[in-house]
Amino acid sequence: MNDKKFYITTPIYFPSAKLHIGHTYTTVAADVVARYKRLKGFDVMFLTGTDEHGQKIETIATDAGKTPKEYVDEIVDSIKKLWSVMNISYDRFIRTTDDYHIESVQKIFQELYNKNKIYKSVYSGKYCSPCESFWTKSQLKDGKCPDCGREVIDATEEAYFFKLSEYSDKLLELYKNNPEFIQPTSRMNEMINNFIKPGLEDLCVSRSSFKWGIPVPFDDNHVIYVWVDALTNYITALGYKNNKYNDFDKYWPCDVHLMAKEIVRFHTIIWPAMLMALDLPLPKKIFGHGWLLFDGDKMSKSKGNIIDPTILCEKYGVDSIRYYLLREIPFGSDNSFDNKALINRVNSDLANDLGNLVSRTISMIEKYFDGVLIKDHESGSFDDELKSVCLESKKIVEEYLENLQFSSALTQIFKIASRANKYIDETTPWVLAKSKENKNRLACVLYNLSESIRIISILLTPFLPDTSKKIQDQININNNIINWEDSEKWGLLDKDLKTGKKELLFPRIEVEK
RNA sequence: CGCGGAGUGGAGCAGUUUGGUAGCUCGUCGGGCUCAUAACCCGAAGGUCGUUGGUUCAAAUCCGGCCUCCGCAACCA
Repeated sequence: MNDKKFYITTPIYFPSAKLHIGHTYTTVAADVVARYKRLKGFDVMFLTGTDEHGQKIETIATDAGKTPKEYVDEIVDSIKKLWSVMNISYDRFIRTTDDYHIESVQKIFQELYNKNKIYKSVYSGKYCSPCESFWTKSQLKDGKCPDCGREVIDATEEAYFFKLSEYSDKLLELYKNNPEFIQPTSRMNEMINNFIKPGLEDLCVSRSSFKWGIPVPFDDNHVIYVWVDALTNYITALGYKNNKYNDFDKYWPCDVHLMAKEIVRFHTIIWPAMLMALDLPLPKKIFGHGWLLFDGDKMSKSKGNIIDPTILCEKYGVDSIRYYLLREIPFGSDNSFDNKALINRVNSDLANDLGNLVSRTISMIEKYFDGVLIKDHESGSFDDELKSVCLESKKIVEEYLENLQFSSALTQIFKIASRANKYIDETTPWVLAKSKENKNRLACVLYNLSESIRIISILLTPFLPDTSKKIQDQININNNIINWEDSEKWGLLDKDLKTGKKELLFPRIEVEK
Protein backbone atom coordinates (compact mmCIF):
# COMPACT_ATOMS: atom_id res chain seq x y z
CA MET A 1 0.00 0.00 0.00
CA ASN A 2 2.96 2.26 0.67
CA ASP A 3 3.97 2.45 -2.96
CA LYS A 4 0.52 3.72 -3.86
CA LYS A 5 1.27 7.18 -2.51
CA PHE A 6 2.01 10.11 -4.76
CA TYR A 7 3.31 13.52 -3.77
CA ILE A 8 3.34 16.35 -6.30
CA THR A 9 4.05 20.03 -5.80
CA THR A 10 3.92 23.31 -7.66
CA PRO A 11 6.30 26.06 -6.63
CA ILE A 12 5.02 28.39 -3.96
CA TYR A 13 4.18 31.54 -5.84
CA PHE A 14 5.40 35.00 -4.99
CA PRO A 15 2.36 37.15 -4.13
CA SER A 16 3.69 40.49 -5.26
CA ALA A 17 0.76 40.80 -7.64
CA LYS A 18 -2.07 38.70 -9.02
CA LEU A 19 -1.00 35.55 -10.77
CA HIS A 20 -1.08 35.24 -14.53
CA ILE A 21 -1.56 32.53 -17.11
CA GLY A 22 1.97 31.21 -16.60
CA HIS A 23 1.35 30.32 -12.97
CA THR A 24 -1.93 28.84 -14.05
CA TYR A 25 -0.15 26.70 -16.58
CA THR A 26 2.10 25.10 -13.98
CA THR A 27 -0.75 24.57 -11.58
CA VAL A 28 -3.16 23.10 -14.11
CA ALA A 29 -0.48 20.66 -15.21
CA ALA A 30 0.08 19.55 -11.64
CA ASP A 31 -3.66 19.25 -11.17
CA VAL A 32 -3.99 16.90 -14.12
CA VAL A 33 -1.33 14.61 -12.71
CA ALA A 34 -2.87 14.70 -9.26
CA ARG A 35 -6.32 13.86 -10.60
CA TYR A 36 -4.91 11.11 -12.76
CA LYS A 37 -3.08 9.50 -9.86
CA ARG A 38 -6.16 9.66 -7.68
CA LEU A 39 -8.15 7.93 -10.39
CA LYS A 40 -5.47 5.26 -10.47
CA GLY A 41 -6.06 4.69 -6.79
CA PHE A 42 -3.05 6.50 -5.38
CA ASP A 43 -3.11 8.30 -2.08
CA VAL A 44 -2.22 11.72 -3.48
CA MET A 45 -0.81 14.80 -1.80
CA PHE A 46 -0.97 17.80 -4.11
CA LEU A 47 0.68 20.84 -2.55
CA THR A 48 0.72 24.45 -3.67
CA GLY A 49 1.09 27.73 -1.82
CA THR A 50 2.75 31.11 -1.58
CA ASP A 51 6.22 32.41 -0.80
CA GLU A 52 5.40 35.58 1.07
CA HIS A 53 8.54 37.02 2.57
CA GLY A 54 11.21 39.30 1.20
CA GLN A 55 12.14 42.84 0.65
CA LYS A 56 10.08 43.26 -2.47
CA ILE A 57 6.86 42.42 -0.65
CA GLU A 58 7.84 44.74 2.17
CA THR A 59 8.39 47.60 -0.27
CA ILE A 60 5.25 47.05 -2.32
CA ALA A 61 3.10 46.79 0.77
CA THR A 62 4.55 49.97 2.24
CA ASP A 63 3.89 51.79 -1.02
CA ALA A 64 0.32 50.58 -0.89
CA GLY A 65 -0.02 51.85 2.67
CA LYS A 66 -0.41 48.38 4.10
CA THR A 67 1.51 46.02 6.30
CA PRO A 68 3.16 43.19 4.41
CA LYS A 69 0.76 40.70 5.94
CA GLU A 70 -2.30 42.74 4.98
CA TYR A 71 -0.96 43.02 1.48
CA VAL A 72 -0.23 39.34 0.94
CA ASP A 73 -3.50 38.30 2.57
CA GLU A 74 -5.36 40.03 -0.21
CA ILE A 75 -3.25 38.50 -2.93
CA VAL A 76 -3.51 35.06 -1.40
CA ASP A 77 -7.29 35.42 -1.41
CA SER A 78 -7.19 36.18 -5.10
CA ILE A 79 -4.92 33.21 -5.73
CA LYS A 80 -7.24 30.84 -3.93
CA LYS A 81 -10.14 32.21 -5.92
CA LEU A 82 -8.21 31.66 -9.11
CA TRP A 83 -7.50 28.04 -8.24
CA SER A 84 -11.13 27.57 -7.46
CA VAL A 85 -12.10 28.97 -10.86
CA MET A 86 -9.52 26.77 -12.57
CA ASN A 87 -10.82 23.70 -10.77
CA ILE A 88 -7.51 22.99 -9.05
CA SER A 89 -7.79 20.05 -6.68
CA TYR A 90 -4.93 20.88 -4.35
CA ASP A 91 -4.90 19.03 -1.05
CA ARG A 92 -2.91 21.55 0.93
CA PHE A 93 -2.03 25.23 0.57
CA ILE A 94 1.02 26.42 2.43
CA ARG A 95 1.87 30.03 3.17
CA THR A 96 5.37 30.81 4.34
CA THR A 97 3.79 33.14 6.89
CA ASP A 98 1.96 30.22 8.52
CA ASP A 99 3.07 29.70 12.12
CA TYR A 100 3.95 26.06 11.71
CA HIS A 101 6.15 26.81 8.71
CA ILE A 102 7.95 29.56 10.59
CA GLU A 103 8.57 27.22 13.49
CA SER A 104 9.98 24.53 11.20
CA VAL A 105 12.17 26.88 9.24
CA GLN A 106 13.76 28.20 12.39
CA LYS A 107 14.44 24.69 13.59
CA ILE A 108 15.90 23.72 10.24
CA PHE A 109 18.13 26.78 10.21
CA GLN A 110 19.25 26.01 13.73
CA GLU A 111 20.00 22.40 12.85
CA LEU A 112 22.06 23.38 9.82
CA TYR A 113 23.95 25.83 12.01
CA ASN A 114 24.52 23.20 14.68
CA LYS A 115 25.78 20.80 12.05
CA ASN A 116 28.20 23.45 10.91
CA LYS A 117 26.55 23.67 7.48
CA ILE A 118 25.75 27.31 8.07
CA TYR A 119 28.33 29.83 9.21
CA LYS A 120 28.57 33.58 9.65
CA SER A 121 30.60 35.67 7.21
CA VAL A 122 30.44 38.82 5.12
CA TYR A 123 28.42 39.37 1.99
CA SER A 124 29.79 41.84 -0.48
CA GLY A 125 28.01 43.19 -3.51
CA LYS A 126 26.70 46.21 -5.31
CA TYR A 127 24.52 48.33 -3.09
CA CYS A 128 22.06 51.08 -3.90
CA SER A 129 21.77 53.36 -0.86
CA PRO A 130 18.45 55.08 -1.67
CA CYS A 131 16.80 51.72 -2.36
CA GLU A 132 18.65 49.99 0.46
CA SER A 133 19.14 47.05 -1.86
CA PHE A 134 21.95 44.74 -2.77
CA TRP A 135 22.14 43.69 -6.41
CA THR A 136 24.12 41.05 -8.18
CA LYS A 137 26.22 42.04 -11.14
CA SER A 138 23.80 40.50 -13.58
CA GLN A 139 20.86 42.30 -12.06
CA LEU A 140 22.39 45.70 -12.67
CA LYS A 141 21.17 47.73 -15.61
CA ASP A 142 24.10 49.38 -17.35
CA GLY A 143 25.96 49.08 -14.09
CA LYS A 144 23.25 50.97 -12.24
CA CYS A 145 20.42 50.13 -9.87
CA PRO A 146 17.69 48.36 -11.87
CA ASP A 147 15.01 49.93 -9.67
CA CYS A 148 15.93 53.59 -9.56
CA GLY A 149 18.74 53.86 -12.12
CA ARG A 150 21.15 55.47 -9.69
CA GLU A 151 24.79 54.57 -9.09
CA VAL A 152 25.56 51.58 -6.91
CA ILE A 153 28.48 51.25 -4.56
CA ASP A 154 30.50 48.31 -3.30
CA ALA A 155 29.26 47.44 0.13
CA THR A 156 29.42 44.61 2.59
CA GLU A 157 26.96 43.14 4.97
CA GLU A 158 27.29 40.55 7.68
CA ALA A 159 25.39 37.41 6.71
CA TYR A 160 25.03 33.68 7.21
CA PHE A 161 26.15 31.28 4.52
CA PHE A 162 25.22 27.73 3.66
CA LYS A 163 28.13 25.52 2.62
CA LEU A 164 26.80 24.81 -0.84
CA SER A 165 30.33 24.47 -2.20
CA GLU A 166 30.74 21.16 -0.39
CA TYR A 167 28.11 19.52 -2.56
CA SER A 168 29.40 19.78 -6.14
CA ASP A 169 30.60 16.21 -6.34
CA LYS A 170 27.62 14.79 -4.52
CA LEU A 171 25.26 16.54 -6.92
CA LEU A 172 27.13 15.30 -9.96
CA GLU A 173 26.92 11.82 -8.55
CA LEU A 174 23.22 12.26 -7.91
CA TYR A 175 22.57 13.23 -11.53
CA LYS A 176 24.74 10.43 -12.83
CA ASN A 177 22.99 7.78 -10.77
CA ASN A 178 19.51 9.20 -11.43
CA PRO A 179 19.26 10.27 -15.06
CA GLU A 180 15.55 10.85 -14.49
CA PHE A 181 16.13 13.33 -11.69
CA ILE A 182 16.06 16.43 -13.89
CA GLN A 183 13.49 16.53 -16.67
CA PRO A 184 13.63 17.33 -19.49
CA THR A 185 17.16 15.96 -19.68
CA SER A 186 18.50 18.91 -21.61
CA ARG A 187 18.26 20.99 -18.48
CA MET A 188 20.63 18.68 -16.68
CA ASN A 189 23.49 19.60 -19.01
CA GLU A 190 22.67 23.21 -18.45
CA MET A 191 22.95 22.80 -14.69
CA ILE A 192 26.20 20.90 -14.86
CA ASN A 193 27.94 23.10 -17.40
CA ASN A 194 26.68 26.42 -16.18
CA PHE A 195 26.78 26.04 -12.45
CA ILE A 196 28.39 22.97 -11.06
CA LYS A 197 31.42 22.71 -13.32
CA PRO A 198 32.49 26.33 -12.75
CA GLY A 199 32.28 25.57 -9.05
CA LEU A 200 29.53 26.28 -6.56
CA GLU A 201 29.92 29.12 -4.13
CA ASP A 202 28.56 29.12 -0.64
CA LEU A 203 25.09 30.53 -0.53
CA CYS A 204 24.00 33.58 1.39
CA VAL A 205 21.00 32.48 3.45
CA SER A 206 20.24 35.49 5.60
CA ARG A 207 19.64 39.23 5.23
CA SER A 208 19.83 42.11 7.65
CA SER A 209 18.74 44.87 5.27
CA PHE A 210 15.04 44.19 5.66
CA LYS A 211 12.74 42.80 8.33
CA TRP A 212 9.94 40.99 6.47
CA GLY A 213 11.10 37.44 6.96
CA ILE A 214 11.56 34.70 9.49
CA PRO A 215 14.09 35.78 12.14
CA VAL A 216 17.26 33.76 12.49
CA PRO A 217 16.51 32.02 15.80
CA PHE A 218 19.81 32.90 17.43
CA ASP A 219 20.48 36.30 15.86
CA ASP A 220 17.82 39.01 15.89
CA ASN A 221 19.63 41.16 13.36
CA HIS A 222 19.01 38.71 10.56
CA VAL A 223 16.06 37.24 8.76
CA ILE A 224 16.27 33.95 6.91
CA TYR A 225 16.56 34.51 3.18
CA VAL A 226 14.40 32.85 0.56
CA TRP A 227 16.36 29.64 0.08
CA VAL A 228 15.79 28.09 3.45
CA ASP A 229 12.45 29.82 3.89
CA ALA A 230 10.85 28.88 0.60
CA LEU A 231 12.35 25.58 -0.56
CA THR A 232 11.65 23.90 2.75
CA ASN A 233 7.90 24.39 2.24
CA TYR A 234 7.83 21.01 0.57
CA ILE A 235 8.65 19.31 3.83
CA THR A 236 7.22 21.66 6.42
CA ALA A 237 3.83 21.27 4.74
CA LEU A 238 4.03 17.60 5.64
CA GLY A 239 4.79 18.37 9.26
CA TYR A 240 8.58 18.18 9.22
CA LYS A 241 9.68 19.66 12.55
CA ASN A 242 6.19 20.87 13.42
CA ASN A 243 2.99 19.51 14.91
CA LYS A 244 0.52 20.91 12.45
CA TYR A 245 0.76 17.88 10.17
CA ASN A 246 2.29 14.48 10.60
CA ASP A 247 2.44 12.81 7.21
CA PHE A 248 6.07 13.48 6.40
CA ASP A 249 6.96 9.81 6.65
CA LYS A 250 4.03 8.90 4.48
CA TYR A 251 4.62 11.25 1.54
CA TRP A 252 8.29 12.15 1.55
CA PRO A 253 10.27 11.83 -0.70
CA CYS A 254 8.35 13.83 -3.24
CA ASP A 255 7.51 12.15 -6.55
CA VAL A 256 7.53 15.28 -8.72
CA HIS A 257 8.40 18.89 -8.10
CA LEU A 258 6.80 20.67 -11.03
CA MET A 259 7.95 24.16 -12.04
CA ALA A 260 8.91 26.44 -14.87
CA LYS A 261 12.43 26.30 -16.13
CA GLU A 262 13.87 29.38 -14.44
CA ILE A 263 13.77 27.90 -10.99
CA VAL A 264 15.04 24.48 -11.95
CA ARG A 265 18.43 25.53 -10.73
CA PHE A 266 17.32 26.07 -7.17
CA HIS A 267 15.49 22.79 -7.11
CA THR A 268 18.26 20.71 -8.61
CA ILE A 269 21.21 22.25 -6.82
CA ILE A 270 20.31 24.15 -3.67
CA TRP A 271 17.38 22.02 -2.59
CA PRO A 272 19.10 18.63 -2.83
CA ALA A 273 22.17 20.06 -1.13
CA MET A 274 20.04 21.30 1.76
CA LEU A 275 18.33 17.95 2.05
CA MET A 276 21.69 16.19 2.07
CA ALA A 277 22.81 18.51 4.83
CA LEU A 278 19.69 17.55 6.78
CA ASP A 279 20.25 13.84 6.06
CA LEU A 280 16.89 13.56 4.34
CA PRO A 281 15.92 11.55 1.23
CA LEU A 282 15.87 13.47 -2.05
CA PRO A 283 12.89 14.09 -4.33
CA LYS A 284 12.55 11.66 -7.21
CA LYS A 285 12.03 14.08 -10.04
CA ILE A 286 12.32 17.76 -10.83
CA PHE A 287 10.43 18.75 -13.95
CA GLY A 288 11.03 22.17 -15.49
CA HIS A 289 8.55 23.05 -18.19
CA GLY A 290 8.85 25.87 -20.70
CA TRP A 291 7.37 29.31 -20.69
CA LEU A 292 4.25 30.75 -22.12
CA LEU A 293 5.45 33.74 -24.03
CA PHE A 294 3.32 36.51 -25.37
CA ASP A 295 4.14 37.62 -28.89
CA GLY A 296 7.40 35.79 -28.40
CA ASP A 297 8.23 37.94 -25.41
CA LYS A 298 8.38 36.98 -21.80
CA MET A 299 5.32 37.97 -19.85
CA SER A 300 6.03 40.44 -17.16
CA LYS A 301 4.22 43.03 -15.16
CA SER A 302 6.44 45.84 -16.35
CA LYS A 303 5.80 45.05 -20.00
CA GLY A 304 2.10 45.06 -19.32
CA ASN A 305 1.55 41.94 -21.37
CA ILE A 306 0.11 39.80 -18.63
CA ILE A 307 -2.67 37.42 -19.56
CA ASP A 308 -5.30 37.21 -16.85
CA PRO A 309 -6.60 33.64 -16.68
CA THR A 310 -9.83 34.66 -14.96
CA ILE A 311 -10.86 36.81 -17.88
CA LEU A 312 -10.03 34.02 -20.29
CA CYS A 313 -12.16 31.59 -18.32
CA GLU A 314 -15.11 33.96 -18.27
CA LYS A 315 -14.79 34.37 -21.99
CA TYR A 316 -14.13 30.81 -23.09
CA GLY A 317 -14.80 28.51 -20.16
CA VAL A 318 -12.44 26.82 -17.75
CA ASP A 319 -12.12 23.53 -19.57
CA SER A 320 -11.33 25.29 -22.83
CA ILE A 321 -8.44 27.05 -21.16
CA ARG A 322 -7.23 23.89 -19.44
CA TYR A 323 -7.41 22.11 -22.74
CA TYR A 324 -5.59 24.78 -24.69
CA LEU A 325 -2.76 25.00 -22.18
CA LEU A 326 -2.07 21.31 -22.16
CA ARG A 327 -2.83 20.45 -25.76
CA GLU A 328 -1.29 23.29 -27.69
CA ILE A 329 1.95 23.59 -25.83
CA PRO A 330 4.56 20.84 -25.79
CA PHE A 331 5.30 20.65 -22.11
CA GLY A 332 9.05 20.92 -22.17
CA SER A 333 9.54 23.91 -24.39
CA ASP A 334 8.55 27.55 -24.67
CA ASN A 335 5.55 28.58 -26.62
CA SER A 336 3.62 31.72 -27.35
CA PHE A 337 0.20 32.26 -25.94
CA ASP A 338 -1.95 33.00 -28.93
CA ASN A 339 -5.58 33.96 -28.76
CA LYS A 340 -6.24 32.82 -32.30
CA ALA A 341 -4.68 29.45 -31.66
CA LEU A 342 -6.79 29.14 -28.53
CA ILE A 343 -10.03 29.82 -30.38
CA ASN A 344 -9.01 27.58 -33.22
CA ARG A 345 -8.13 24.74 -30.91
CA VAL A 346 -11.34 25.00 -28.93
CA ASN A 347 -13.49 25.19 -32.03
CA SER A 348 -11.92 22.40 -33.98
CA ASP A 349 -11.19 19.92 -31.20
CA LEU A 350 -13.67 20.61 -28.45
CA ALA A 351 -16.66 21.96 -30.37
CA ASN A 352 -16.39 20.25 -33.75
CA ASP A 353 -14.86 16.89 -32.93
CA LEU A 354 -15.86 16.11 -29.37
CA GLY A 355 -18.87 18.31 -28.66
CA ASN A 356 -20.48 17.60 -31.96
CA LEU A 357 -19.86 13.87 -31.62
CA VAL A 358 -21.72 13.78 -28.34
CA SER A 359 -24.42 16.00 -29.72
CA ARG A 360 -25.10 13.96 -32.84
CA THR A 361 -25.02 10.69 -30.93
CA ILE A 362 -27.52 11.84 -28.33
CA SER A 363 -29.72 13.35 -31.00
CA MET A 364 -29.88 10.13 -32.93
CA ILE A 365 -30.75 8.05 -29.90
CA GLU A 366 -33.54 10.51 -29.15
CA LYS A 367 -34.70 10.75 -32.72
CA TYR A 368 -34.60 7.06 -33.64
CA PHE A 369 -35.35 5.46 -30.29
CA ASP A 370 -37.08 8.15 -28.28
CA GLY A 371 -34.05 8.28 -26.01
CA VAL A 372 -34.00 4.62 -24.98
CA LEU A 373 -32.08 1.99 -26.95
CA ILE A 374 -33.57 -1.44 -27.57
CA LYS A 375 -31.78 -4.44 -26.12
CA ASP A 376 -31.29 -6.47 -29.26
CA HIS A 377 -28.12 -5.38 -30.99
CA GLU A 378 -26.66 -6.58 -34.24
CA SER A 379 -22.95 -6.10 -34.77
CA GLY A 380 -21.46 -5.35 -38.15
CA SER A 381 -18.66 -3.87 -40.21
CA PHE A 382 -16.40 -1.19 -38.73
CA ASP A 383 -17.32 -2.11 -35.13
CA ASP A 384 -13.97 -3.74 -34.48
CA GLU A 385 -11.95 -0.82 -35.80
CA LEU A 386 -13.78 1.55 -33.51
CA LYS A 387 -13.40 -0.75 -30.52
CA SER A 388 -9.72 -1.28 -30.99
CA VAL A 389 -8.95 2.45 -31.07
CA CYS A 390 -10.97 2.84 -27.88
CA LEU A 391 -9.47 -0.07 -26.03
CA GLU A 392 -5.84 0.59 -26.86
CA SER A 393 -6.05 4.21 -25.70
CA LYS A 394 -5.82 3.79 -21.95
CA LYS A 395 -2.35 2.29 -22.01
CA ILE A 396 -1.08 4.90 -24.42
CA VAL A 397 -2.56 7.76 -22.42
CA GLU A 398 -1.06 6.36 -19.23
CA GLU A 399 2.38 6.14 -20.73
CA TYR A 400 2.24 9.73 -21.87
CA LEU A 401 0.90 10.95 -18.56
CA GLU A 402 3.60 9.17 -16.59
CA ASN A 403 6.08 11.22 -18.60
CA LEU A 404 4.04 14.41 -18.34
CA GLN A 405 3.41 14.42 -22.09
CA PHE A 406 0.05 16.08 -21.81
CA SER A 407 -0.26 17.11 -25.41
CA SER A 408 0.37 13.61 -26.73
CA ALA A 409 -2.03 12.12 -24.21
CA LEU A 410 -4.80 14.44 -25.35
CA THR A 411 -4.03 13.75 -28.99
CA GLN A 412 -4.59 10.07 -28.33
CA ILE A 413 -7.91 10.68 -26.60
CA PHE A 414 -9.11 12.77 -29.51
CA LYS A 415 -8.20 10.00 -31.90
CA ILE A 416 -11.16 8.16 -30.42
CA ALA A 417 -13.50 11.04 -31.16
CA SER A 418 -12.13 11.24 -34.64
CA ARG A 419 -12.58 7.52 -35.23
CA ALA A 420 -16.10 7.68 -33.87
CA ASN A 421 -17.04 10.50 -36.21
CA LYS A 422 -15.73 8.48 -39.09
CA TYR A 423 -17.65 5.44 -37.85
CA ILE A 424 -20.87 7.41 -38.13
CA ASP A 425 -20.09 8.14 -41.73
CA GLU A 426 -19.24 4.53 -42.42
CA THR A 427 -22.33 3.08 -40.80
CA THR A 428 -24.76 5.80 -41.95
CA PRO A 429 -27.30 5.52 -39.13
CA TRP A 430 -29.74 7.80 -40.98
CA VAL A 431 -29.93 5.19 -43.72
CA LEU A 432 -30.38 2.35 -41.22
CA ALA A 433 -33.21 4.30 -39.62
CA LYS A 434 -35.23 4.17 -42.78
CA SER A 435 -36.09 0.51 -42.64
CA LYS A 436 -37.38 -1.51 -39.70
CA GLU A 437 -35.23 -4.57 -40.27
CA ASN A 438 -32.12 -2.48 -39.57
CA LYS A 439 -33.34 -1.41 -36.15
CA ASN A 440 -31.05 -3.83 -34.31
CA ARG A 441 -28.05 -2.78 -36.29
CA LEU A 442 -28.88 0.86 -35.66
CA ALA A 443 -29.12 0.21 -31.92
CA CYS A 444 -25.72 -1.44 -32.00
CA VAL A 445 -24.14 1.49 -33.85
CA LEU A 446 -25.51 4.02 -31.40
CA TYR A 447 -24.49 1.84 -28.50
CA ASN A 448 -20.95 1.59 -29.80
CA LEU A 449 -20.83 5.34 -30.13
CA SER A 450 -22.05 5.72 -26.57
CA GLU A 451 -19.38 3.35 -25.36
CA SER A 452 -16.72 5.33 -27.20
CA ILE A 453 -18.02 8.49 -25.61
CA ARG A 454 -17.98 6.86 -22.19
CA ILE A 455 -14.37 5.86 -22.62
CA ILE A 456 -13.42 9.32 -23.81
CA SER A 457 -15.12 10.83 -20.80
CA ILE A 458 -13.09 8.71 -18.40
CA LEU A 459 -9.75 9.36 -20.06
CA LEU A 460 -10.57 13.05 -20.18
CA THR A 461 -11.46 13.33 -16.50
CA PRO A 462 -8.04 14.48 -15.26
CA PHE A 463 -7.88 17.15 -17.95
CA LEU A 464 -11.45 18.39 -18.19
CA PRO A 465 -13.30 17.31 -15.06
CA ASP A 466 -16.42 19.41 -15.68
CA THR A 467 -16.78 18.36 -19.28
CA SER A 468 -16.34 14.70 -18.43
CA LYS A 469 -19.14 14.94 -15.93
CA LYS A 470 -21.40 16.67 -18.45
CA ILE A 471 -20.75 13.98 -21.02
CA GLN A 472 -21.49 11.25 -18.54
CA ASP A 473 -24.74 12.90 -17.58
CA GLN A 474 -25.85 12.94 -21.18
CA ILE A 475 -25.45 9.21 -21.63
CA ASN A 476 -26.76 8.63 -18.16
CA ILE A 477 -23.75 6.72 -16.99
CA ASN A 478 -23.98 4.77 -13.84
CA ASN A 479 -21.32 6.00 -11.41
CA ASN A 480 -19.79 2.59 -10.93
CA ILE A 481 -18.59 2.27 -14.51
CA ILE A 482 -16.55 5.45 -14.76
CA ASN A 483 -13.46 4.31 -12.92
CA TRP A 484 -10.15 4.65 -14.68
CA GLU A 485 -9.90 0.92 -15.25
CA ASP A 486 -13.28 0.97 -16.97
CA SER A 487 -11.73 2.86 -19.85
CA GLU A 488 -10.26 -0.32 -21.25
CA LYS A 489 -13.41 -2.40 -20.95
CA TRP A 490 -16.06 -2.59 -23.62
CA GLY A 491 -19.79 -3.01 -23.17
CA LEU A 492 -20.30 -1.66 -19.68
CA LEU A 493 -23.25 0.56 -20.52
CA ASP A 494 -26.69 -0.97 -20.33
CA LYS A 495 -27.83 -2.32 -23.65
CA ASP A 496 -31.03 -0.35 -23.31
CA LEU A 497 -29.38 2.84 -22.17
CA LYS A 498 -31.38 6.02 -21.76
CA THR A 499 -30.07 9.41 -22.72
CA GLY A 500 -29.88 12.22 -20.22
CA LYS A 501 -30.62 15.82 -20.88
CA LYS A 502 -28.94 17.05 -24.03
CA GLU A 503 -26.54 19.93 -23.53
CA LEU A 504 -24.08 21.62 -25.83
CA LEU A 505 -20.60 21.03 -24.42
CA PHE A 506 -18.69 23.70 -26.26
CA PRO A 507 -20.52 26.32 -28.29
CA ARG A 508 -18.38 27.42 -31.19
CA ILE A 509 -16.51 30.62 -30.51
CA GLU A 510 -17.32 33.12 -33.20
CA VAL A 511 -14.32 35.12 -34.22
CA GLU A 512 -14.82 38.83 -33.79
CA LYS A 513 -14.23 41.32 -36.59
C1' C B 1 35.49 30.33 -29.08
C1' G B 2 30.67 31.21 -21.50
C1' C B 3 26.46 27.50 -21.41
C1' G B 4 22.01 25.62 -23.57
C1' G B 5 17.85 25.27 -27.12
C1' A B 6 15.83 26.07 -32.03
C1' G B 7 15.78 26.71 -37.71
C1' U B 8 11.09 20.98 -41.75
C1' G B 9 5.02 22.80 -47.27
C1' G B 10 0.87 29.43 -45.54
C1' A B 11 0.84 28.80 -39.63
C1' G B 12 2.15 25.57 -35.40
C1' C B 13 4.73 21.06 -34.64
C1' A B 14 6.61 15.47 -35.03
C1' G B 15 10.49 12.81 -37.27
C1' U B 16 17.15 13.27 -35.96
C1' U B 17 19.06 8.42 -30.46
C1' U B 18 19.13 2.99 -34.10
C1' G B 19 20.72 6.93 -42.15
C1' G B 20 16.83 4.00 -46.76
C1' U B 21 9.35 6.20 -49.93
C1' A B 22 9.10 13.55 -45.37
C1' G B 23 4.34 12.83 -41.27
C1' C B 24 0.49 15.36 -38.02
C1' U B 25 -2.97 19.45 -36.72
C1' C B 26 -4.94 24.00 -38.57
C1' G B 27 -5.67 26.77 -43.09
C1' U B 28 -6.70 26.54 -48.68
C1' C B 29 -9.15 24.02 -52.91
C1' G B 30 -12.44 19.99 -54.81
C1' G B 31 -15.98 16.15 -53.69
C1' G B 32 -19.48 13.34 -50.38
C1' C B 33 -23.22 13.23 -46.53
C1' U B 34 -27.48 15.37 -43.93
C1' C B 35 -27.66 12.33 -37.66
C1' A B 36 -25.13 16.81 -35.72
C1' U B 37 -22.71 22.84 -32.89
C1' A B 38 -22.50 25.91 -41.24
C1' A B 39 -20.42 20.63 -37.63
C1' C B 40 -18.81 15.31 -39.90
C1' C B 41 -16.32 12.02 -43.87
C1' C B 42 -13.12 11.47 -48.39
C1' G B 43 -9.56 13.49 -51.78
C1' A B 44 -6.00 17.20 -53.74
C1' A B 45 -2.46 21.08 -54.07
C1' G B 46 1.76 22.83 -51.37
C1' G B 47 8.36 21.32 -48.60
C1' U B 48 15.76 21.02 -52.86
C1' C B 49 13.98 19.61 -44.14
C1' G B 50 18.64 27.53 -42.41
C1' U B 51 23.33 27.49 -45.39
C1' U B 52 27.78 25.16 -47.11
C1' G B 53 31.37 21.23 -47.47
C1' G B 54 32.32 15.98 -46.11
C1' U B 55 31.32 10.49 -44.98
C1' U B 56 28.04 6.82 -47.54
C1' C B 57 25.21 2.91 -52.63
C1' A B 58 21.89 6.24 -49.72
C1' A B 59 21.67 12.14 -45.18
C1' A B 60 16.10 16.02 -42.32
C1' U B 61 18.93 12.13 -39.69
C1' C B 62 26.21 11.21 -38.92
C1' C B 63 30.84 14.79 -39.06
C1' G B 64 33.09 20.00 -39.92
C1' G B 65 32.42 25.37 -41.06
C1' C B 66 29.01 29.42 -41.40
C1' C B 67 24.22 32.36 -40.81
C1' U B 68 19.78 33.56 -38.02
C1' C B 69 16.51 33.41 -33.72
C1' C B 70 15.73 32.48 -28.54
C1' G B 71 16.80 31.34 -23.42
C1' C B 72 20.22 31.13 -19.12
C1' A B 73 24.41 33.48 -16.31
C1' A B 74 22.27 33.61 -7.95
C1' C B 75 14.71 33.58 -6.50
C1' C B 76 9.46 36.65 -12.69
C1' A B 77 5.50 29.93 -13.62
